[in-house]
Amino acid sequence: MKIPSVKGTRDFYPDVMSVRNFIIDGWKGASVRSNFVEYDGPIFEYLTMYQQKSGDEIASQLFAFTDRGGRDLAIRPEITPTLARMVNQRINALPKPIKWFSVPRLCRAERPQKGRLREFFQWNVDIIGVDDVLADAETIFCAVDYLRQVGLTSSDVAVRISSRKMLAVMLKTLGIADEQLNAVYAVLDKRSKIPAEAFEKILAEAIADEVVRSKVAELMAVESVEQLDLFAAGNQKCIDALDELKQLFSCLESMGIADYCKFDIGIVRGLAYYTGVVFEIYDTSSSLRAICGGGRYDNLLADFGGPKISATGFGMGDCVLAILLEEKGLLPKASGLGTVDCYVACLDEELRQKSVKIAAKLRASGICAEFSYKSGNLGKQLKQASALNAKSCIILGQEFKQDGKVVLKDMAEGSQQIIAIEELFKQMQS
RNA sequence: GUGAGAGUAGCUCAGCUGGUUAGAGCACCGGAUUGUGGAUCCGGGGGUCGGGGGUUCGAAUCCCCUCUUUCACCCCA
Repeated sequence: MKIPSVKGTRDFYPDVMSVRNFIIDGWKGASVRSNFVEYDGPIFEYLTMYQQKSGDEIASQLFAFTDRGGRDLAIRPEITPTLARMVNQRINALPKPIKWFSVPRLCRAERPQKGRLREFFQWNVDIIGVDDVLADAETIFCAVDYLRQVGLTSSDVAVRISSRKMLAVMLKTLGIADEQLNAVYAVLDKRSKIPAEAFEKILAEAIADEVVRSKVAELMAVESVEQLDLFAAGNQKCIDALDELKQLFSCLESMGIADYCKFDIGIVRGLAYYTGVVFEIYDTSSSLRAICGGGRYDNLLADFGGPKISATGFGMGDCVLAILLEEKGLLPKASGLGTVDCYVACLDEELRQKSVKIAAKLRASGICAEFSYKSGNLGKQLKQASALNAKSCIILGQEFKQDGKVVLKDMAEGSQQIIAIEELFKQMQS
């Protein structure tokens, strides 16, 4: 019976696997450059860990199961709760700031579509214990540093940044009540994603008062931090919140990534736990969903039973990123081949064990060596060496039987020399 | 969860309004070629036409169900 692969999953054949590794190696490299250290947690956790943060709605998008001891568990749909749990458990022992990253494999039971699968990898970078926009800036830097390193320029991608704190203060100043905030956020988050008329309609549903509504609409039309000064005028809370945002942009400037970053008051982010800076990274040309999203979440550790410690970070998934890199031609050619330094061919059956022995000896000294499973027909073996993209080829024939010499062939040049095998080992080791 | 399109060899696809044994290119394997590779030529293996049911003398083709996939909506931690 043929068993198909499961909906929304991918098979990583060697050529595809090399792309996955390319992406993940890049992520890890960028993390390490900014001195983040790697952690990981279990692939499943208690179901309630995800429910308490995100509500029951989210539970339907989880892969949940009950184990034999009756525990309700779920495969992790994100790693932030695990991070919060791990950090809380050792909060007193961990030196601050905590700068951690991870590349977890995550599962969400959503309907697959472009840039979204049921199983994927997500780069997570977080700084815990720093209540300063410099930390927000550093996580953004880390993301941009990766994107830049992989070849995406500021005309390919843009970081759109806003602040929940600033937005909250401004909205309250304009007459929005505390308990209305989350509903208004949800509407504002849609602003750039739906047509203007549709936006006005749902905004009208969320804010009944026409005067307040027009002021909010005016606020949302703001295109720069400077324009916000008008709204903040005279209100100290607003001025403070704005200062923080200005400070953030000044950090980004110092970090040399200002050209990638722009203020966008429409960036709100779906869920409630963000408390300060929020940002999303988009590709500027096509209309893919966000490549990356993150922000400050100062209450999360406390929500998970720990002390109140500030935190900020982001997640970047592999699916949208891979589509973008593919579109831009920034993925390496996927061959699915290894990197053979030396292919050992032999011309007659008596020499086969010798060829295996030589290959094994090369391998033992750190050289990637391959041998032929068949003796004879040299043309065929060279063909195989070519197909494997071997850099060089050792040929065992008469001269080896007579006085221990082999032909060493450079596969790119086509040139070859006769050399004593012992001499060859010496050369290869140096 | 809702809606729409698609599914023929490992991949990209052809296959007319239903009609013999379902084809091509690429890939793979073998041979030409038992001491010189990437080329060329020749040959070969591979398919219950996604699966199940129905209509029909006859189904890859028409109908229904289901699975997968693509795209959009919901959601997006």
